Amino acid sequence: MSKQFKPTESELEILSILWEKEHASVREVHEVVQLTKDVGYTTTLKLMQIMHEKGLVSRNESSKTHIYTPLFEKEQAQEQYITKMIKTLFSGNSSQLVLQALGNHQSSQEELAEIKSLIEQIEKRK
Amino acid sequence: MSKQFKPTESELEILSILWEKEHASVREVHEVVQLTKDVGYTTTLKLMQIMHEKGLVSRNESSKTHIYTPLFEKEQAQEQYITKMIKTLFSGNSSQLVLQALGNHQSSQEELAEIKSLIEQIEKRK
DNA sequence: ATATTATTACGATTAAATTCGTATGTAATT
DNA sequence: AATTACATACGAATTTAATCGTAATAATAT
Repeated sequence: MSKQFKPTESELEILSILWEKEHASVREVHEVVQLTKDVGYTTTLKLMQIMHEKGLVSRNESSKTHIYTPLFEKEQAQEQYITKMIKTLFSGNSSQLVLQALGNHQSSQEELAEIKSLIEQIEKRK
Repeated sequence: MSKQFKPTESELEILSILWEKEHASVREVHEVVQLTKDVGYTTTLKLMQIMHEKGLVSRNESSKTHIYTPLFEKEQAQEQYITKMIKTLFSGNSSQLVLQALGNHQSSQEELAEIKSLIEQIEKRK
């Protein structure tokens, strides 16, 4: 199993921005952060420095403006959080999570078809 | 929209125990907490007292041993966390969450059938 | 009645996370 | 060359969360 990582709330927010952009400077991240939170630039800077110390991100220091890159796959975070959520909020029942996500959140025709096809594949395998 | 609530990690753990049991004393909750964490009884007590102050739970004080009851529906918490997860970890794409949950977590034949039937219902509605 | 046990109340401490100010350096502009 | 703008480093303060010890009180057992 791959190493666990447990970013804090703020760290996860920054990571999600980095996943989106692949890599980014503090300034770029901060601009996105500011859309939802009212914090100073040095706060974002400090957080990203701490994330670097913790090994959550790498950074390229070749130019004055450092460029940060996430060191964990988004997929790993997704899996970790899904697992935890199923456990603590769905009493271990993953299909309940699926039903609720499908019921309350829009998906396109194509996406629905894709999900159906995955289900049929799983059913065949049994 | 119903009021947001943002329990901490430990509070969510306690809430999930209360949802399971409907209502419970500190002792009962603590016994479950102890299965996974090694903390003292008064820690659990204090947490539940704080949750009471915050309005996360109500308590019946008619007997010496107080009985705590969650004041938020499990469903509300589920929905809130799903929404947040889709946003921060799945770039707003709910079907990705569904695919991943289905792919990595077991479901029974019946559950799969139920999911398929929900999808077909949604498709018909379009 | 006394001792033991279980419970709450609550202050205090510790730990973790977040925030920010200031210093310093480098690049760009005037 | 001087000024302005922008970047990092870093210590420190603040805030929030978690933990626990001790005292007080009530119930139960001896």
